[in-house]
Amino acid sequence: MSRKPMVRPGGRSARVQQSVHTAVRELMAEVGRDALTVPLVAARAGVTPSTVYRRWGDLQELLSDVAVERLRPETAPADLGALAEDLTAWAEQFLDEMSSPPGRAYIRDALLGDPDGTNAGQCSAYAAEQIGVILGRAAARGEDAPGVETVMDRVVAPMMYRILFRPEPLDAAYAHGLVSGLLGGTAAEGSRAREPRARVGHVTRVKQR
Amino acid sequence: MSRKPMVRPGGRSARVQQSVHTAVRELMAEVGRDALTVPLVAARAGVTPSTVYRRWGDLQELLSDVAVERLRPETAPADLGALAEDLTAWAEQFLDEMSSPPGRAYIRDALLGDPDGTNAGQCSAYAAEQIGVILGRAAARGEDAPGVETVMDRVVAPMMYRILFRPEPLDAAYAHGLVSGLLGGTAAEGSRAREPRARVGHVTRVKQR
DNA sequence: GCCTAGACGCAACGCCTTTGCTTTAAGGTG
DNA sequence: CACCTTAAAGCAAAGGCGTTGCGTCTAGGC
Repeated sequence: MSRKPMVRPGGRSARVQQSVHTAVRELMAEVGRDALTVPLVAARAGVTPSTVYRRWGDLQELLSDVAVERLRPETAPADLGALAEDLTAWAEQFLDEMSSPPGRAYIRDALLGDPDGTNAGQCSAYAAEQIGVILGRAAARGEDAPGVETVMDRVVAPMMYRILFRPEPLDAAYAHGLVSGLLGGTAAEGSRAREPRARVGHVTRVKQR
Repeated sequence: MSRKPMVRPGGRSARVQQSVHTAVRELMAEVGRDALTVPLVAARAGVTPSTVYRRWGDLQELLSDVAVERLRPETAPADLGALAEDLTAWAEQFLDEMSSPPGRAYIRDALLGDPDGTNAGQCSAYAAEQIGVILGRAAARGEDAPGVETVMDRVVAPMMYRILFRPEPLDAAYAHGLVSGLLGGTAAEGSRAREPRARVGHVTRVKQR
């Protein structure tokens, strides 16, 4: 018995995967994401629908794959010479891309068709990797830097949470506030400036049911 | 021309909505979530499938509605006499419920069938409301308390982000660490303990609050 | 160069989804 | 209280998506 014919990444399978992925991207631009169907994608890709169903199982899983591909960062984060500037610039760009309508759609798709959480984990790994580069540079400069997980909790998580759960638009100032809240000792403004403390004596109603 | 017959929340429509919702819950327990179909739910609810399609448009949107209903907190957060204890207890319970397999499924469903983000916003509003109660109590006691948005960023968002994007399980210590990282000056442990600093030798003392 | 087995093409079936029309009843009006 | 308007549900049919069994092909190992 052979030991590793588990998967066949090369040859025909690879061609099919690529042609299906490009078909999805093309059709998303042409007819819109809502009009996508598996038979439509399969026809454009030159394969039969059953092939798509067997490989991906579902339109959502296919879209999730494509979304993760689109969410992969293409370039290393800019090196501006200091941790605060690097992190701020990265966070602002990240927020700008992710909070845009297409960005939100990709995030949703990536989370949607992902039973085992592999694709979502990949997205998180992308962000962690970029942050790791920035923190590594800072450490090489001798700067005092937090850990990757801390940056994920303090910068990435709040942005993603608001993108997913809040309808309100987000601006670069929010990203800036998160970074300075984490790094800056005294310059902790941003979101906090909007609502510094709880109002004493304000009535907080909760429906008791 | 009458001015407010825009929607009819009472009467037959209300009965249909309730019977469909209960049908979803019953069938989810009986046949499992994957085996749910609109015709199946409709038959159990005693309505025709077209009714479900017209009202909800999609099985996912229906499941999203049901999920939001299940994610609504039933009781006010416990009053333990101090902000730190109240917030910690709430965060631990929140994380416990949300990170469980059914909790994750509900969150996914709520996000899934939600084109305009209304249901997701409702989930966020539930958490904000609970936190508002806790902070209101703290303010009434004269305690120094952060704002609701700050707690959302520092406690809720990291937990939800990890639930959605990370496969690893989460324990109560993580929730505790987030709260003490926000409130406690010196007792900032939890997740940070796992990865306190960046790779290169240096001191990472993250500024608290 | 042969052999094994994973992957794709083909085709048919079942059920979900959609849609136009009809019927019911909720809620306002006189 | 009877009437009227109209939103919402019932009904039924057509179209298309999703699924599956079987045959064929090719990638990779021996």
